[in-house]
This record gives sequence, C-alpha cells and structure tokens, in this order.
Amino acid sequence: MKLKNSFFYTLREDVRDEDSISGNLLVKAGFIKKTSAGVYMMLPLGLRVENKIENIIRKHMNEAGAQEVKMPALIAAEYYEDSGRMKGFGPSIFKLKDRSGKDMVLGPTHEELFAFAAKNKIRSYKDMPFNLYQFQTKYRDEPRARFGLVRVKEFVMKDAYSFDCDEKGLDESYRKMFEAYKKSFDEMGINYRIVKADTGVMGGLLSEEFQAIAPLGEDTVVYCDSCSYSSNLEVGETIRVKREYSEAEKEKELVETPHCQSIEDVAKYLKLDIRDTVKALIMNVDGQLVICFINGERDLNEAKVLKLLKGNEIGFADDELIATSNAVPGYCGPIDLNCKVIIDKEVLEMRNFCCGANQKGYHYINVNPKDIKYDLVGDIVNTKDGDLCPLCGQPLKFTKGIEVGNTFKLGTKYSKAMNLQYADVENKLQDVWMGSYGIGIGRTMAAIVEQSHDDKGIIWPDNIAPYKYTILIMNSKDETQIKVANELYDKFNECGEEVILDDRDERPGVKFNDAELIGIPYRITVGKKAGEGIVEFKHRTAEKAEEISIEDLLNKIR
RNA sequence: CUGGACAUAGCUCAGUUUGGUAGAGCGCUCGGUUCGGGACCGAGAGGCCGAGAGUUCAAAUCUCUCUGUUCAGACCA
Repeated sequence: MKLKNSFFYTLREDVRDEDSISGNLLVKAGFIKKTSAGVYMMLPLGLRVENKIENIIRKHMNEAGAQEVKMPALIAAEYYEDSGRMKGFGPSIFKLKDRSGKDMVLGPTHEELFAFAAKNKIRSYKDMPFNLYQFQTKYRDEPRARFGLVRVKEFVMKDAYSFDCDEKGLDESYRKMFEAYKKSFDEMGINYRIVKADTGVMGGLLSEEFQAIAPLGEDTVVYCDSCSYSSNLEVGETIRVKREYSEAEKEKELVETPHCQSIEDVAKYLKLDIRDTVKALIMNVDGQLVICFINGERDLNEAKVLKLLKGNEIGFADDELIATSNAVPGYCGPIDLNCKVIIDKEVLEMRNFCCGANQKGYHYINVNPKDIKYDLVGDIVNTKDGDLCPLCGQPLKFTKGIEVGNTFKLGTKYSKAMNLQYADVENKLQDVWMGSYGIGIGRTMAAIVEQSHDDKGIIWPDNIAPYKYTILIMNSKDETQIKVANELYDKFNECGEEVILDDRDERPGVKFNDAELIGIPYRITVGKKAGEGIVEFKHRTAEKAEEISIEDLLNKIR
C-alpha cells in the first residue's frame, strides 16, 4: 500500500470518547471508528488485522476437522422461542418485525440454527461426529457497551458447534476444539489463562473461558501458582483460612448503634474488626425475598446464590418486597427473620460476632451460630485475596482478564429443545450431544493491543500486523530516495511480502511517529545513504536502527 | 434500567460563574522556505455552539424537556 493515494489517516490527540488504551490507540491509528455506542466501522488497516486473526483461527479449525459455513444474522424469532432463549436473553436480543409483521431477531449466538442445520443431515449414529463453524456478525443489545472493541453491540464471532452421539464423543470433540483454541491463541502471542466458568445463558455441563490477561479486563481470574487450578471469580469455590478464636462463646447482647447504615459504620462505631461482623444483603430472587448473610468484609456472589436456589434472576429487593417481612434495612440480622434466609458457610464458623437486630438503631454483639435461624447454608461469596486454593490449599492469586474465547459442553439441552435426534445401533432414538465454541475476533484484537503497546502506539505481533514492513522515504523531494524506495517496494511485493510505502509529502518525524503508532513490525528507512545502496532496518521494539545494504535486506525476505 | 459527568470548527479544548460581534492549538487549502523525530513564514477556508421550547431588547451562556456520548453497577465473545 502506498500511503499517498490510500485511505489512511492518524490522529494526533487522544480521542475523547475512547477511554481504554486499545480503543483509543485503534481509533487514533485509524483502524476503527465508532459510529454509535458499541458499534464500530472497521477501516482498511483494522480489517486486515481482523482477517489475520480470522485466518489463524480458520487454519486451526480446519486442522481440527471443522467445516466452515455461514449462517444468516437475520433469523425468525421462532427458533429462539423454541429453545426458550428468547426469555433467557431477555432485552439483550435485538428484535424486529418484517413488513408482514413476522417477528425476527438479529442472532446473538447460533446454537439454534446450527441444531436446525444438523437436523438436515443427522438420521443415524453413522452421521456423526461433525463440527461446523463460521465467522459471523453477532448482535447483542448490551446494557453497557464500553472499552472500545471489548464490549460492543455488534461483533464478529467465530462460533463452532460439534455434534456427537454420546458424551464420550462430545468429550473428544471438545478436546479437539480446546486444543485448536490453545494453538490459535498461542500463535497470536496472547498471554492468557484458561479458567472454569459459569455456564450462564448457554446452559450445559461445562464451560471454560480463555482469558487474555489485561488490567482493564472485566473478569477476575483466580489462579494458583502451586498447582494447575484456575477459575473465574464468579464460580470458584471459596476456601477461607480458618480463624482461631481465643475467647469462649459469650451470650448475645443488644447494643445501640445510631445512624449506622453500613456494616463499616457499625464496625467503626463499636470499634470492632470488620471480620467479626455479619452483614445482610436483601435480595429479590425471581420475585421472592431472600436475605443473605455473609462476613462483613466479603462480597456476595449473586451467581452462587442463584445456583444454590436454582433461580433465574437476582437483584436487590425494592422497598415493597422488603415490607413483606420484618427486615429493617441497615439493621438486618439472621436472628428472627420471617423470610427466606441464606447464610454463607463461613458464618457458621464465626464466634462472638456482630449483626443487625432487626430494630432500627440496634445491633447484637457476641452472637454465635447457635443464636441464628436460617433456611440454607452455602458458599455464596466471592473469593478474595488471602483465600486458599481448593485443590492444594496454597494462597490464591488474582488477575484481570478479557474473555476472548469460551468453550461449552452443552450436552443435550439444545437437541432436546430442537428435537434433534438420531437412531442408534439398536434403532432407538437418542438425543444428539452438542458442544459450542466461541472466539470474539474484535475482542481478541483489543486484547492484543492491550497487551502489546508502548507510549508510541501499537506493537503488533508479526503475524497479526496489517503489514509486516513499512518503507519510509525521508525526503519526499529526493529523486534517489524516491527511486530506491519504490524499487524496494516493488521487490517486496514480488516476494509476496506485505509492505507499506510511506511516500507522503510529510516530514520524517511525522512518518516515524505514524509508523510507530500503527505498529508495523519492521521499518525500513530510505535516507541519505540511499544512493550508496544503504538503508536502515529496525524492528518496532528495537532500541536503534541498523544500517543494511539493499542487497542484504532483499536476501532477508527471499 | 439506576446514579454522576459531558455535548462549541475535522480533532483536542477555552468561552457559560457575571447574558451583548464565535475563539485557540492541531489538522485542512494556497504561496514560499525547509526535509533524519509531529518544522517555519505569509494568506485563507471551515461553526444552526447536540435538538426543541421558554425567560429577555438580547442566549453558546439562564430555566425546562428531549437526544447523544461517557463513567460506576447487573450480562457476555
């Protein structure tokens, strides 16, 4: 690409509406441009990167025996009605009607259509296994788009779906995809961890996530250095360090705690260690009032509560719902409540703790497990710093991750819903076992930039970069430099190398800065010594450029 | 959806407190001088001040409504 007559631009200043490093860099470097919240256009350089990422994944998918297809994005709503996911996705699904009033959706993910496609093929056990995949645009009406390409409403996903006769077959198909994912992310040079995750709206038996390590990540990855354990914070089992109590159990005592709404206030007012308090979270689970009690220093994990109650939706309870009980917000304790009460298992191991008295302005101190009443006990808090590995008991570590890929063992959930069956050896009808496997392409692009940049701009890995080389003409009026640079450019193209020629009538500084901003791996500077057949060669991350003869340079790429 | 912030030139922002002729830097156009790290001189183009209503002799500025963007929460590739 010769820059002079190409669609190419960069911005000199940070853009106001892109806060993340990757979003800002990609916009400044002219790879993408936002059209509205969570919707981006992919400009020439950005599209090339997208294609690079796709092709790496495509290669490993094909090697794993998957076949590429392309499904529509515009889908009759009935497919999602049948699977029950119209409700599952709720407001996140884009709904529309065609001119005859037929309900349509823009597909948020394609399990249903792939199951439908599979129905055309599957008659007997001899028709499996197989695996289909696509690169296709998904639409999700995210409640909050943010962080550039990390969380958007329209995005390209590589999604794959495997079809097997039984669980054993699914395990094998899953393993193949899992390996293909590892190879893909390894080849892209991404620093990632694989974690156990919640199956969420997909449902099914198992979910594992590929988390690219990055500070802006929206997920917290919990891992252990001493063993292989790693998990998403939302599902990891919490193992607390056992606390030693020197004092014997005392009798509970009512104390006045005026104007103490939060547990922090109470602890401060009574001069207690916050770990010796129990706080209440008044929740609405599928319309039912549920009060959760956890140690004062911990955070409630809503997903764990849902799992424990086998519920679907959880949120804070409103005043109306709270009024159906004797709970007093701010002074709520597990002693004599007339509603559903769940306590975290840690509470049963605490001694002489403080909790609400269910009277405005009062708490109890020296409360012990024998004093409290509850319906359910479970692990309902987030793991936090200081907790131990569930496998080996060593202290856990924490890091933030961007979920770039996800693999699901779906089991028979969708085949049952879509009536996808086959005849087995004994001619009995059986449900098909499915797996689904996703990679967010734009999100992967963002993750790479988050992990690979400096204060000058993006640093693309060689195999992701939109172009591998960029040739800079220092003096755009110098005939020799122009000639040498153009000849080099032609030679590179003849050798099939992807190369940019910066032939713009700009000063050297502009060209250097742009080359660094857009992150091209190798820079070739054609300057004063061009007439002697010498140019400069520099990797994006190298300290200094080296002089090299044109002959040697061409030998490098031949 | 809840709460906060913001909306003025292509970009980044002043100007709003205390109403009175629309501003800067960068970018862009033309001419000239330059040409190894975002050059310099001169001349220019470019704006329905997010939209609508109101107050006022007069509104970018005050009031109300709406829209958009963004940050903090629940979802996910």
